[in-house]
Amino acid sequence: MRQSQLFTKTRREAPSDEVSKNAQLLIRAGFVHKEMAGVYDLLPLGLRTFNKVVGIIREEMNAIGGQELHLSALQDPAVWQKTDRWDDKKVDSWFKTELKTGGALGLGFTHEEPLTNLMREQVSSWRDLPTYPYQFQTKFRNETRAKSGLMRTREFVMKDLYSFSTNSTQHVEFYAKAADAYKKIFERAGLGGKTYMTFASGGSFSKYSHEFQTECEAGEDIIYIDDASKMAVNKEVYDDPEVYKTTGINKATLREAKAIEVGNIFTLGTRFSDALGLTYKNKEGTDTPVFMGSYGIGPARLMATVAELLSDAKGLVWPASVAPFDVHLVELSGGNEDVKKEAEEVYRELTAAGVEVLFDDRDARAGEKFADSDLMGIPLRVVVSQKTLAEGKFECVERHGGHTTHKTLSELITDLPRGKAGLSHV
RNA sequence: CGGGGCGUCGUAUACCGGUAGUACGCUUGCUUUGGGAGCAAGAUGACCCAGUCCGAUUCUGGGCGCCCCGACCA
Repeated sequence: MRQSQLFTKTRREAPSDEVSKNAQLLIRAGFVHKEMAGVYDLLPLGLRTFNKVVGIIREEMNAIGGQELHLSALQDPAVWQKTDRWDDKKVDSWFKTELKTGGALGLGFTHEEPLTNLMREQVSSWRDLPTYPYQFQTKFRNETRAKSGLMRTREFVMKDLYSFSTNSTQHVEFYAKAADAYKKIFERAGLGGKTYMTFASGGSFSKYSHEFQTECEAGEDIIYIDDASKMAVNKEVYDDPEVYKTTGINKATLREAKAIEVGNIFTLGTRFSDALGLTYKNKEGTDTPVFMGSYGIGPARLMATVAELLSDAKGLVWPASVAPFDVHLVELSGGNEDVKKEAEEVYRELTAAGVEVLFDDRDARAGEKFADSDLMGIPLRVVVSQKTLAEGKFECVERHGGHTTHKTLSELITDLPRGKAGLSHV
């Protein structure tokens, strides 16, 4: 991609109404646009990073047997009435609308109901279980207060996987696998070192659930971290003695921290299968309710968490795994035709080698190009200038840490991670 | 939903009961070219509706919107 044709330009200052660091940086660098409170658009750069995050999650979900599908956002009230979640007094975050022909419709804030309902057509025997459908799908939540930039929005894409198992034993086995997959996702996205599997309240479904909480000052949650086991306890269950009996965590050694909930996994049990009549015939021929779980991650929140945590005074710092491009090729020709030609050649060669390159071919001064490059946070900057032309090697600067080397084109191509390494660097 | 704050070119800000200035960005030209250049010439703005007033961007009321704190977050 040529930066001269890039959809967005960077800006020096963030809008005054935007206080959170994640939104300030993402807006300044041209990754997102704010549509209204709690509603953000993904612009080309932001969409690239978003898609990288989605790609990581998809790989890990597929690896544990997930099957991707896509359900509608439009929700039939009848199904929700069966689980008693249609009433605004029971669920206050509904966006509701109506059909021209009459009749109410909801915009989904989650998908347990329609999916469980749909599974009745797919599941009839113990042989059909377990099964793990998931999707990346838009959720609508009528939050009374959107806040913290992209952290809490009214419309967002969620990866939601639902597990359908024969019984609690089979469920627990998968639940552990899902937890491992989640750990891998956050490691690959660069948040591994600061993300803790956290014991939390199970809400209305079960006694406990697990959240994946990334330690961060900008977080909304308070957790208590056990550094030895890399586990944590959410404040909401901190005073429950049973938590410590179950987990073996020593309450006395915990340290308090603010954190962002980047993922959660729930045991749902038979609450939805009971209400909606999702059963299977077991080996004895008896109708048995399906045992369920749900597993959520918001890719945009994950992206915002990375922006919040892995940035510095100059701007964003993306891990290679989620960066919008692998290389930021910066041409400092100052109008010199030889340098321009050389930069074009490098752009061609890198692209041909499968490297994703943002090529700053703009007629701008060095200072502006470097400042923009720092702001956007692409992991590796490759500079082509009269200096590098004379040397026969290109200047390569790592965005994280600023380590600088000089390499020939072939050395450069050989050494590039090409977005696949995904090493955690927190 | 309770409390507080705020709405001025694309962005950030200033001033004012007599129709608005600056910086960045944008357009044109010349110079400049390794860390957000210089000069010159331009274009672009008062959230909406009422009221008071000779006159409202400014004051009053209402609406809408945005931010922050709290509550909520299945």
